[in-house]
Amino acid sequence: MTLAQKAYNGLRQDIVRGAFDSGSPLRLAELGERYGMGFSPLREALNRLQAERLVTSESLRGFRVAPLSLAEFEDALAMRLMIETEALRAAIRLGGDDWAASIVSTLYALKLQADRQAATPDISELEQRHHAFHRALLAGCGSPWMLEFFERLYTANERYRIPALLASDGRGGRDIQAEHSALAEAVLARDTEKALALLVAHYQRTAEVIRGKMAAKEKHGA
Amino acid sequence: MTLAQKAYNGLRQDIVRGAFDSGSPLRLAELGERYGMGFSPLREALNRLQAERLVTSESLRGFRVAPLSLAEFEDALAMRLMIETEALRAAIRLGGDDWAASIVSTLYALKLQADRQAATPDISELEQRHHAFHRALLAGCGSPWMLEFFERLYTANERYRIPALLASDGRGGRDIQAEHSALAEAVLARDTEKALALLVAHYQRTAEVIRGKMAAKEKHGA
DNA sequence: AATTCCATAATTTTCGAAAATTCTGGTTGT
DNA sequence: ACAACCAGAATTTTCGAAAATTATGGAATT
Repeated sequence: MTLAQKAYNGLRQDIVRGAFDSGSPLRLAELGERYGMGFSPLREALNRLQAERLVTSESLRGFRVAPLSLAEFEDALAMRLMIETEALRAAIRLGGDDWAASIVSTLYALKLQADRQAATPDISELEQRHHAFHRALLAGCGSPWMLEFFERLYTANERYRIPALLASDGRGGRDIQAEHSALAEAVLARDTEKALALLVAHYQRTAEVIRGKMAAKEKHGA
Repeated sequence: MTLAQKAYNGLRQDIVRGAFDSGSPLRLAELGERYGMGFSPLREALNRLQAERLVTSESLRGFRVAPLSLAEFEDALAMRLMIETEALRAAIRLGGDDWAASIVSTLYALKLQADRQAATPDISELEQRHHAFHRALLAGCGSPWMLEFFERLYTANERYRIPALLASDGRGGRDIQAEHSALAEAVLARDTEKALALLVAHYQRTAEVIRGKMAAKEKHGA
């Protein structure tokens, strides 16, 4: 793996996890120190992240972490529901055995990690498997562009969800694994309407938690 | 403007206009010659274009022009219809006077350029104004993510449309300006259903031309 | 006190060369 | 004939320094 790829992965993860403050400048000297490399690979990574809307840049003034806002969260959520309901509908219609099997396997892997979370709170591994499960649900839709947009919106959402997750002590009375299982079951049974309803409910519930966190933070910050 | 920005603009335009063969390697030495700059700004531009799916890259094997295919064209078209009908519906519902005024002005500017096309066939200026008009139609939708996806899909489509446009001598019995005018009129009258129907028809007609060109080329290439 | 100006510092951007890796064509060995 | 191997060439990737630009803080001016 090249240094530019390491820089991309590291920066991406650190931005999504909230390691940098939203809107803060990303100075090359600091990043070079942090990731142990020169400017070239860092600038390449930053340019990619800029195209993905995770960082902003202004000519000759360098790069900044893209700002977070409640408005953007709501926008990304609405687009997610639009894209993902359409993708899930198509996947249920078109998906073959490989698609169905990968839903089963990613759900199982997610459950394994979720069960061991209490002991070893490895947020990174849990998050990867969560992403993989949701990707698997939609992968059968047959549209590369739809999946591309799913990835973008999933990442955009992660920036709001992960900090809320880390800040919350418990899981707020939710059995998220049960939600995932029910969703997978409906999808595998090709019950389109039920699956869509469960997907929307799943996201709306998470959104409610995040809205609460953001309202609390805005009051605190102001 | 920095060299990296010039490189980005130049590469983007050259790729969209078909100046490079689809799938062909983009060697840094050649690009440095072509655009008159060193490797650094070129690599930054290429990384951005990679994130936008206009170029592909493989570790230590450099960059290539992203391949074209009929399947990708159809996928991008379907997504465009989905995103743009939703965006236009929202814009008609939410758009204010500024939005409406910019539709009028971009349509007028497009018409001026279209009228002088016969004399000075400046495809670049015409294309810019065409893009600006379609952007103006949707700009009132209030969703940055929807507009972001519009831009991506517009560009993806351009790679198929521009070569077809350049290859065709006439405009194939279509009065494209009339289509634009009718579309703008319906939008400004806030006649949602009529506007959506005209938008879809506009794209489907263009798609038909492009499908013809691609079928001809595939037969020729095979 | 407020503003403009300037020198200095900090930072981004770009280059040119070095390092690392892949590609190519010919040679050797079977 | 054919595959494996190797040296040399071509190419990508990275670094370190130079060039260009912006930011900072204090002195001079109104």
